Amino acid sequence: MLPTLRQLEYVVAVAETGQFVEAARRCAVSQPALSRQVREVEELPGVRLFARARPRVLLTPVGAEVVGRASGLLAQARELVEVAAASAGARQGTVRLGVIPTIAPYGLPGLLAKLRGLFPEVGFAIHELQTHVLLDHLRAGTVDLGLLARPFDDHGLQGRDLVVEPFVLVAPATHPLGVPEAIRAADVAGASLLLMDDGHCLRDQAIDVCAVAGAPPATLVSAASVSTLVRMVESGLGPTLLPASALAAELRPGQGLVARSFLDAQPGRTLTLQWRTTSPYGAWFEGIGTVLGEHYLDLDAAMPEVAGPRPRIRMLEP
Amino acid sequence: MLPTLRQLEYVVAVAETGQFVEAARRCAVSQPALSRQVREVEELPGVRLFARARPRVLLTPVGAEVVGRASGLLAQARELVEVAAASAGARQGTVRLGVIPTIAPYGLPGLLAKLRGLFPEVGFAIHELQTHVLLDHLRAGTVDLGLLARPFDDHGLQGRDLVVEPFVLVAPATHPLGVPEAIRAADVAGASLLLMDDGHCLRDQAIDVCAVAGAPPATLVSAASVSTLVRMVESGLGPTLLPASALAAELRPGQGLVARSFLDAQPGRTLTLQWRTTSPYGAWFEGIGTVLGEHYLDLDAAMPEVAGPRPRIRMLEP
DNA sequence: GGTGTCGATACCTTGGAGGTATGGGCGATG
DNA sequence: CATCGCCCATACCTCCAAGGTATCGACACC
Repeated sequence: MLPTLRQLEYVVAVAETGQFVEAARRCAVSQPALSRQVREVEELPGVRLFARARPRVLLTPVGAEVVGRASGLLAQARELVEVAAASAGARQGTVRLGVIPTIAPYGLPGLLAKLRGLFPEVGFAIHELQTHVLLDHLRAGTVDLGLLARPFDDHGLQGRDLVVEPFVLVAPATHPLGVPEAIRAADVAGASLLLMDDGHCLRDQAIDVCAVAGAPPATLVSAASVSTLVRMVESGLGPTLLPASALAAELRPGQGLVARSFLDAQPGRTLTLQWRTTSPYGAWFEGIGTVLGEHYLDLDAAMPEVAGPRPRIRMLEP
Repeated sequence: MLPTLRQLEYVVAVAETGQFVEAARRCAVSQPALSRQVREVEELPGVRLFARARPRVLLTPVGAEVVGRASGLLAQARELVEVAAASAGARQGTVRLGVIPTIAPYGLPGLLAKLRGLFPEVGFAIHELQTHVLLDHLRAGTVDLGLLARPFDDHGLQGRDLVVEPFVLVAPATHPLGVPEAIRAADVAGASLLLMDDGHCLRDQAIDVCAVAGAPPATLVSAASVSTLVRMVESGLGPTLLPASALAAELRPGQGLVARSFLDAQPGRTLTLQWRTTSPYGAWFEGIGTVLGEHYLDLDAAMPEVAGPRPRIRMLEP
């Protein structure tokens, strides 16, 4: 179906030397062997490539066309092995992975172990950055790969949406919203939720959930990390929304906290892995996305019990 | 030294399916056979292309790079055989060959026979055109290949200089220059040579020969073809310069003509084969140039006796 | 814990690529 | 004009490497 690269080498050699014997010498094979391979290349499409014009052979028009393409192919093939050999053995570079702070503490630890196992020759550097900073670094090329939550401005980037993780309401047991009763998104409208500091996308997402029902939450205090946020809830300052992947790490028994999932269309956020459209490692990053997606299945399985329907971290198909 | 195209197919199939078994099915080989070939591609440069991550295999960074290049190679290879197969059997197009009038009657007949023998599947259309018209057609693409004499403006063209053919003085036996005596270029300076019509490069070349010695020839009559020119010389109107390749056809015994070569640095003209730099058939045209050069060796051998040193049509190396 | 799937390994088989010997055609040479 | 020599094609043989079958080990899912 396809000619061999070696056969193409023979054809090019004949074209360049104008002789079968000389070409055979150059290719370090016997002349009959070369003749036979050349003939096969001619027979495959049923075309004469060479005009046997003593005392030399000349190219036919198709021959010229084929030889031109063939030498291009050979050059690219040689480049391929060269590029591959260049990155043999040695460290195959370091990938700078940017992660937003509301994902990093929960998504990363297990993931990095998996990645190191799969790609031992690659280094991974982690940068914890807020969404807009992460996007700047991604576009500037100081970060290669970004793990963040939608929505964001994705021009110049491409990637793969991994999972939708639902939000879970976390409230002090003493809080009105803490009473064990079914809740809906509308129930948190106007509630005085504790929020992340300005600049964290989780803050905007929480506000969004409330805004859906009309009223943005009025709040006075804010936290710089999810962990702090939970401590504040623990202190009875008010309820908050947590992404499901944070529950296992942040909820401990005997904290006086109630976690409750939503009954209706569960609010949630989409986590996505992004890279520059121009990145040469797109195909590889796709694979990392797959690993990440599976990693979130593990996180889903490790999720603690909450009141209401069990929140599901839902995989998205590529 | 180089991977097989088939091996690259296997690698690409594994990358696309993410499975060895599925890839083997797609390639219509057994799974162990495919595994082995993939391993060889990995061993050649000493690189891991795939991370065996159950339940699928993932690309490594080098793997992604290699697979990208490999699929490009495969696409080009398929295109190569497709292009070749498309021009199989059927007529492989027609080459429009432009020739200047002072070459055509002498250079062409034998050449066409040779070309038809070498390239039976190609048609040759001949266009007899003066240099400047020929150049216009060449650049416009209405002529593919031009056979002409230097000098000319060759921008946008490339080609191969074939031969230098000397000029020979042809004079009536009764003419002063017809006396059997050694002549030099200086002897024709100021001579009243018969010339071709304006527009024929042979006219300019003859004038050049005279101008070298200082004085352009003063002449009153001119001819539209070399044949007419010789008839005029025969009528005693004066001498002229002929290119050596025309002698065999134009000089017959008993015409009362004397042909005489030059003693010193023989004046002559360089014949060249030209085509557009953008032509995809450059490599083929080179071959046609070779055939043409050899054809001129035949013409040289067929040259009749002339007074003075035997004029030599001299081959130029490519 | 049984079962199924996937990739790796071991061993055998065979087709095709390569080598040697030889033939035919053309050009060069004396 | 006969001979030689060069170049490409053909014929036949050899052998390696690509492919197939059988099997194993690992992991996932019942």
